[in-house]
Amino acid sequence: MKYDILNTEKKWQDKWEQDGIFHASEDHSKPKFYGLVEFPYPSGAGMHVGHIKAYSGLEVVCRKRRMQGYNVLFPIGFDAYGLPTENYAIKTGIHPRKVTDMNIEKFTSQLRRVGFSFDWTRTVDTTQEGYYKWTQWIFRKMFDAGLVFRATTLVNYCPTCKVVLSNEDSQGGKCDICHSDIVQKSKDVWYLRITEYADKLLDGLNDVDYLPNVRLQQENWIGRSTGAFADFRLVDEGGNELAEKLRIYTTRPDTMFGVTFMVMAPEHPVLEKYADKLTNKAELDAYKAECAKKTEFERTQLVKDKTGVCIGGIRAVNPVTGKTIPIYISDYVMMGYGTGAIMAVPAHDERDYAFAKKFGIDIIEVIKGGDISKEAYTGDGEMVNSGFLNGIATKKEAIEKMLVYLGEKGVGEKGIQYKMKDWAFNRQRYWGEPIPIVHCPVCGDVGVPYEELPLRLPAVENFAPGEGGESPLAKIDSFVNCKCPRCGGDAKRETDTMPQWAGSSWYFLRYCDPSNDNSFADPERLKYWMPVDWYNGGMEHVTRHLIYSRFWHKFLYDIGEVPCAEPYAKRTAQGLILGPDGEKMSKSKGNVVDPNDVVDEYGADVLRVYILFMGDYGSAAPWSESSMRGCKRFLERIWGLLGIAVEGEVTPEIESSIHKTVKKVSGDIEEMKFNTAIAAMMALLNDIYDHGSLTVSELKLLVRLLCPFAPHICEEMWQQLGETGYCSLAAWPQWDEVKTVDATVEIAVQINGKVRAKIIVPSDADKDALIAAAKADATVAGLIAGKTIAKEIAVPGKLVNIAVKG
RNA sequence: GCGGGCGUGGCGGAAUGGCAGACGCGCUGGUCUUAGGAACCAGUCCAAUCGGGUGCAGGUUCAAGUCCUGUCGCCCGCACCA
Repeated sequence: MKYDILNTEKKWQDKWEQDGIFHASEDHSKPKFYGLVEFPYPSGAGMHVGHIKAYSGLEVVCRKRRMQGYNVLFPIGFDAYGLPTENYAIKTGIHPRKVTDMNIEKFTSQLRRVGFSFDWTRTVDTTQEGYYKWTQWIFRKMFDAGLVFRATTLVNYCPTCKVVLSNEDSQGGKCDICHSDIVQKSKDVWYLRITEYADKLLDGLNDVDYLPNVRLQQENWIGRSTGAFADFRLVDEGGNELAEKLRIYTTRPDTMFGVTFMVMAPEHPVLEKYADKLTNKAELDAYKAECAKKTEFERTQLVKDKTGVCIGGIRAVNPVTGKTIPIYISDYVMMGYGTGAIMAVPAHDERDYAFAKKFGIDIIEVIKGGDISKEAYTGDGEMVNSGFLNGIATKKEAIEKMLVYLGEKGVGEKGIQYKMKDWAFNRQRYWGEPIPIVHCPVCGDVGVPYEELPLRLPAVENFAPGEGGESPLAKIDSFVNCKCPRCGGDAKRETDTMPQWAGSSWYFLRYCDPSNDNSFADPERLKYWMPVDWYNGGMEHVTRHLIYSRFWHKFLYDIGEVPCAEPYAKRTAQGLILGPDGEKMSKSKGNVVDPNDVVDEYGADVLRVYILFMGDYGSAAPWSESSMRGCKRFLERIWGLLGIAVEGEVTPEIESSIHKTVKKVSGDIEEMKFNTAIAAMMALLNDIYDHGSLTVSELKLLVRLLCPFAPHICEEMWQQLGETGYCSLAAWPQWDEVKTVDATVEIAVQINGKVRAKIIVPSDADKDALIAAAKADATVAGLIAGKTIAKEIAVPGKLVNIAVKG
């Protein structure tokens, strides 16, 4: 009897959905398990096999959990606001709402064909009013809490998309969406004060189980460094002290006696403040103008000679030596980190060294150990030329002493800095959540009242942003003009929308209670389901989505809206699927594999098994259609077991093989080692065919073991074997530890590390017994005869090694 | 430059410090077929007598793909972060 893939798969998918067997309920009699995968952005291109891989890992885990008796929540939804949809709408004239609905429909049908056990009753779509009402609500709460602020600053601006981008969205100086070069532009920008949560985001990592490289990337992104702030007095040409001091940040206060000059960013406000004192203002302005032309990318990315201009008319005083030193402006110092000014210690900092060499500035060694005539020395060593620090041997101690000194003199203190910057939160775009703020000429920025949410996205004819980069919403007078919620006077609405990351910052909470209209989710339900027990997604979201959503969640925790401090107890990541050519899949390379094509030809089960079998789940692996045929054979051979299964007594060999496999597969799923789990089942299958038969009860066990991977064929076989319920809900097979241990085991006997013989011994043989058995072997006896035994090592269950001399 | 990871057959990849190459693909030979790009059976690291093999060179150990040092190559993240 041949297995009819396509009809069978459709049949079971329909039955699962009709009976709602994957619908989660708040059943307090069972332990809960919340498995979360990153919901997709429904692009017009449809899904590719990479999406399937991203969901297949937790799909197996969740299916196993259900069979283990857990109450499982495994939801899916759509992160549907975003630029590609809007750009498509601009190009085609089709409204983004319609485009989004079409794409969601396409994604849904693709996902259903793979047979994922999602709870389709809890689907969320971030662009629905019932959803973005609460996105706006959380934003308003942040506004009330003072975490939202407006500032005019230099921002990353994409001239193609005509939007302001966060640092996260413009990594490498390229727009994350269209890959154009980013330019710096002065703009009025809304920020979320994520830096306020830097410590909490960092410290919270101690309480969760994230993949080590995920954790490390988050730590690096937040980038906490401890050091010191110090104030340097400023003096003018005549030696008169100025009112303002120059504040710097340093991680090396121990080297302060080696400071021979200072550098500030070209945009530093001190230059404006004391413009009248400057003797070379024209030269400074020219340099400043030159820097403004460069993008942040050029300033930071290009390896180049240090440039700069010495400030004429103002000098600084080293607070520990009392010496007067020059100040430079240079673009190697950024306004956006620390205080925008540094103390330069050329002897012990590579950048300062390069600058000093170029400008002929003194280099004073304060730490012994290097050769400062050749290069900067950044290592540890004994302090010299450093007054009260002389003779101290370690950096740590010297820093502590200096901090005490700075404190006593009132010229500095310990300080902490972060690389992470506040989150630029507005986009001049149509297809996003309107920012619920009103600008009142009298009251200033006022939040839209909670009872007026959602602030609906109005219908628009033309979605293109204005030439000046203003939002399409700015053209709709009926939207813009409004009354101030506070004073009732004429006011104007904010016309920018939120960035794409807004909706995905809290979706995992909405899944707990997706249709609630009175709150973003019922507190009791949140208490039951949260935190997410296991979250899997791509490495590319580790520094953005994962940080942002933790930030939103922590804020909600602080205002008492969610029951736990961290949203995700565990985070893992899948590797990419590369094209058959070994390159990253992309439309332009034409190497994208469409899951629909694979399902048409091989069926969903083969697709699922192959994707999990192709390699380590966390690593990238190229697609290979011929390798997939092996998985097809595997499932066909599984199906063939129906023909050889008989009622009767189990044979010990096969029984033992099955128990070992159950143990192996159960453990491998927990470690996401799906490839070796499938390999173990393949090996078991080979054993069974070699043996020639198995019992019906053994086959039922095997079918349950395979069910999370290939559920359709397993349901069909389950039914063929006379079962009336769902295999998907049957009990996860148990193994008997005793039966995983063979009565005898083959042991390798090594002489001086080389295998010379194999012996069969009882599995529980101890070391002495092993050595005795080894020596009793004829080959071994011959090889050690007449030689001195230097050492005998026996590892039960593994091997014996006899080291001989002579 | 800094941080992290990786390097194993023709290919994807397995190996708590304990018999390297599980499992799959591909390939070779065979069976059955009008046919085979189907199915099944046998074989498949090199050399085949000792042996030699996990990028390269050392080291630790009774024992190293695994640990340590150096080196080469590749991948990812951050990038003048003071």
